[in-house]
Amino acid sequence: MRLSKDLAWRGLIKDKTFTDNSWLDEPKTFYHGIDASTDSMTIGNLAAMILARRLIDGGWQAVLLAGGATSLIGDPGGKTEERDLAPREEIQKNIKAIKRQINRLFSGKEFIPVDNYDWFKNVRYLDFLREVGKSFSMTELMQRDFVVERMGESGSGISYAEFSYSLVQGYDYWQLYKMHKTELQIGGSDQWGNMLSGVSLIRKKEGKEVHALSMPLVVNKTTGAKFGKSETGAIWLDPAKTSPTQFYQFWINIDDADVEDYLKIFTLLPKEKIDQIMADHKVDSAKRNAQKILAEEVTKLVHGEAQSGSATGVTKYLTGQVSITDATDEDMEMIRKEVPVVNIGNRSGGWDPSVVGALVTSRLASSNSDARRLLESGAVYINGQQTSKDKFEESDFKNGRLLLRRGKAYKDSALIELE
RNA sequence: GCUGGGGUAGUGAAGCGGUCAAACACUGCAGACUGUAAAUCUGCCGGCUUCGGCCUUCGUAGGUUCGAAUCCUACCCCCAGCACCA
Repeated sequence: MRLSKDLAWRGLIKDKTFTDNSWLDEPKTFYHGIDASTDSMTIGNLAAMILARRLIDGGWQAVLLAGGATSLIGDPGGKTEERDLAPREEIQKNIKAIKRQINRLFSGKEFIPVDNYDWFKNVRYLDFLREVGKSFSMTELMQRDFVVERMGESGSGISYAEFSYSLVQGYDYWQLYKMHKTELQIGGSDQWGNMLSGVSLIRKKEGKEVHALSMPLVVNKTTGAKFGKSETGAIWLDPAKTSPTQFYQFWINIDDADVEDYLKIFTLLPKEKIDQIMADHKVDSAKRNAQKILAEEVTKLVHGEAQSGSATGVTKYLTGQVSITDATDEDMEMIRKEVPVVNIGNRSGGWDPSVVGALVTSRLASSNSDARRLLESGAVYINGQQTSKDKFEESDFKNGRLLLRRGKAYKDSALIELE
């Protein structure tokens, strides 16, 4: 299928400045900017990254921008409050980490990494105002949604710095156009206004028509919540923050209403394959086959073949399909890497039988109180068996180990061991 | 700079001297039912607890009071309007 048709079918095209989608079928250079205010991307960033990957696969040249300069200001898009400014050193660190993640996500693919701090650090304020500021109409800026929302009686206010964000991003596009001949910028629909800033700036400065493409924000169909938005439940791409197994489990838990959309957005599977998966899924959705394929594909994409394999492998133990008693040393190695491991003492005696303690140290519970509440509500499982007892017994351990779980979903499991 | 309004738990938002760890809504977590789904219903949602209670929170720092999220003082921050405006 042609790239333009494929993207449209996947629902990845929301707004665009070109009239005919077939413009996409002739490969050029595009750019996508990533925020660097944290040290890892989350699945919220993933949709756009995979779109970038699709363009690359379609022959496009990619320029990926880690926003060293823009993160110093803070993107007001989608935020209702002024952001706290992160210190510069921290942002430098974040950029390094994010670059590593991009590399992993695009392993084997060519792309040009850039950091807008590289050009902004030398930009002088007066020059910027003359070169860029002159090209922006205040009237137009004032009408931007994020500005309107923040001003007025019910608004929380907006600083000049955040207000200028749009110009900064526009300037990025212009620089990249000059340096790398980028003719397309992609991003989430919340970036639409900022992307247009660049398009019109380049039109004014260079007399060239470049383009922007926004993809719809991924939302949960039933709750309407923005995908990957919650702070506590953030799913990170960094395996140190969210292990591949937890990552895999997240995708396994996707509801039926969303699974088709996510297959389209987050996997590289072709249309025929996805149609087939969904047809099968409708016959017997209780098997959760679509979810399984989704989980496997996305985990593979983000963490690689090997990690995905161990995530599915570990899942077998977590679900009890294979008892941990029978786990080989090799598998135990794998399990230890993928789920939190808590050592509570040694077998011969002197071990701590507190279930509450184990829940807390494994971080399945956020505090002792939380752990007690979970126990009371029957949310705790030992080796797959629901329990309310607050002390482990000798017999709970098989070969000195047991699986502790919070809730029904297997992603919140931990391995409890005795020496 | 002036005038007015405001800063309360993850978010929105009540409370305006004691009955406030703080209504309510949303988010979140868990249970039941299911399919590791959705919907629905139920419980929880600052920390610690020998489950009797104890401790720390209502922008910050002081003060008044037997007692303060609630009153006073100073400071910081936000919003609106006015003034100023190269």
